[in-house]
Amino acid sequence: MSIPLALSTRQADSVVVLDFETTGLSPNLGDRTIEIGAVRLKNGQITDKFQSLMNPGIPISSFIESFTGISNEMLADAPSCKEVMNGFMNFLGETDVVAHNASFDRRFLESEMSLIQREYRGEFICSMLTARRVYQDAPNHRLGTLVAYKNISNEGVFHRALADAEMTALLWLGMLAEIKDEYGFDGISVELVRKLSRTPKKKVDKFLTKQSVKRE
DNA sequence: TGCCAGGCCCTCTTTAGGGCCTT
Repeated sequence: MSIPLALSTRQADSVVVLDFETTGLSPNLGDRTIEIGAVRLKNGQITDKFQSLMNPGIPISSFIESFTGISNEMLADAPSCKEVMNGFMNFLGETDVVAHNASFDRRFLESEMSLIQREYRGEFICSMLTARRVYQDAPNHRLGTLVAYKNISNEGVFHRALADAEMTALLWLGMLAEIKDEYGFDGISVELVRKLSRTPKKKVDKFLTKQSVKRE
């Protein structure tokens, strides 16, 4: 008999929630990271944070300056991507990562890792794919919309890495709590959420009900 | 020369196209 997904060891409420600000959308086109923000969750509590600007060695566009509020002047005095990313990898270890539209942050993490000859061995989990299933009635699934939709506390700062990571962490914990309450899980594993985030929307209820029963 | 992300997901689908998300 297989181990129920909900009970496997890596728990979804003990992860690092990550957000990057970058020079653009694609590391394959030369874009780099300019800020990292991360929140460590342990058993559903925020226990640590990591934040730093980083100098990508290339100027950022006026669009990105306006979009993030991060200026070329601010980055001129920032430590290098290499220095910051080495520090972050020491912070992260092999802990699983949650990010909003995780494929984006994963691409940038992998790109920056390759530049410093380091490797990340954990899993990426996407809060956006999860929200599309848990909050199917939301107007859309942008981070800012979901924060307003669920009345998540915030300081009105968006598109800065730590602020976005903190809001994503609260959104994440809120989704886990709603799943637990509605389906009677004691805990929710990373594996269960990863399967949920690939489940067709119309089958979400059936999937969670089945996993909940399996747990008994 | 001109263009250039990429993965997911829905539908007027699967021999495809386009919107959503991230900066």
